[in-house]
Amino acid sequence: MYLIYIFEYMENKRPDHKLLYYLSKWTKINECDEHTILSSFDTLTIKKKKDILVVGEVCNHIYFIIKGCMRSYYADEKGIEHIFQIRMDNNWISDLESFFSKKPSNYYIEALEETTLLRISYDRLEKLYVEVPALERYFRILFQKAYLNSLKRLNATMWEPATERYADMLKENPEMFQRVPLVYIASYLGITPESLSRIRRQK
Amino acid sequence: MYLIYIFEYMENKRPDHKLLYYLSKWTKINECDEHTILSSFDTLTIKKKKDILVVGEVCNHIYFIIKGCMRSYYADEKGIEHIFQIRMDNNWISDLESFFSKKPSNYYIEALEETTLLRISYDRLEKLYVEVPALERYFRILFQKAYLNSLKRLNATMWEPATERYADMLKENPEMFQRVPLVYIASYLGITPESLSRIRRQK
DNA sequence: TTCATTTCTTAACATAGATCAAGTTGATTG
DNA sequence: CAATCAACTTGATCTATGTTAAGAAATGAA
Repeated sequence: MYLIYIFEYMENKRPDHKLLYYLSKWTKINECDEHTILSSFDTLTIKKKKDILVVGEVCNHIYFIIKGCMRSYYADEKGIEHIFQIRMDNNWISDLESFFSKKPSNYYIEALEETTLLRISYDRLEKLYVEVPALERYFRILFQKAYLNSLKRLNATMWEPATERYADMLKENPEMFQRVPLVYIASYLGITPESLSRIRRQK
Repeated sequence: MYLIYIFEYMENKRPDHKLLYYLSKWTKINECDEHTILSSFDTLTIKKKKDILVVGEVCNHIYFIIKGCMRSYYADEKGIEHIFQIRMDNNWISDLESFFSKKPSNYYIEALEETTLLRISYDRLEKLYVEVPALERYFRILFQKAYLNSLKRLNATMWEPATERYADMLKENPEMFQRVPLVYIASYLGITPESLSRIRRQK
């Protein structure tokens, strides 16, 4: 059964099925639920440099990136942009704070490449949790993992020098360096582009 | 119904009921489930400076602090301790990475005061998720919030000076300064005790 | 009540990384 | 094809925080 997803995923024939494939990794979902889930999502494609969320808007959706690259960021008082996340194929992106609180967001979410996404609204997701409890399990595990990742990144930012954080990222996320400008990667690492440039020279 | 919890919570007559009170804030649980949940937890009390987890052990439980104060930390190559979390009354503590992966932990979890805890094992929790789906919802929301908090702390660590992080913490967590030595608070803020001391003098 | 230990502070010096300012390279557009 | 703009690099200087070392204050134990 799941083999079909993998196959279609490889063939890229039904891009929306990638989501089911990823769900199936952590939770069991029957065929009936699959249809319920898929029908709750919309597909959209967004051009490079266009936003799916701007400051002041409530973030009403969470997005699953089928193919492409997105960043979320905010601008401080001086207008300097600070990047929160960079996400590529088969990852989720949203402003969860705004999404769950329904308050206006402090963030922008922008495409760094032409990107195809699945999206689901807050209300539709709440309904889905009730209709398909396995989905609540999936998101429990998703947030659990996201939390642990965030703690790891926090620890590295506090206690490891930027050179190491850079080296780790290069090792764990080499593709990002092919697809994302270094300015953004620097911000994601918590340093200035100048510092990143110097770190790269030394290697 | 929930009023009873609040009452008992205030009266401190049945400390284990605090957990139900906190569960009830985010999810609906019927009376039958309440018994199932409570009977899945053990109560334990641990003396100041004693560990409930040491490096190399698998963290088999997650703990809910009824009353007291715990810290989780690791020691780097130089033997310097870095604090991951400080948690007080009515919060959870564990090494989730070890807990979910069942691999040996890199952390210590130690009592900073005499502390009373509820604990549940991995296997028991997995069973509970099936028996009481509302609990899966509770933990989904718990991890969601923990993730957002962690992101906030990450952002502050990257882009705010230590003085601000200190001021924020003093405002949001004044009680911690009464109960936790400054060495630990410094580490939690990502700075040395010397720096914290300097920051405090300037105010 | 005294001694030992832990916690906290202070000062002098060192350093990673920021800031400012200027350039180079490469990509995009009219 | 030139012109503009975005991405990246480099150097000089500055600053927040770390490091080392010492001592004071507070706490706990004998």
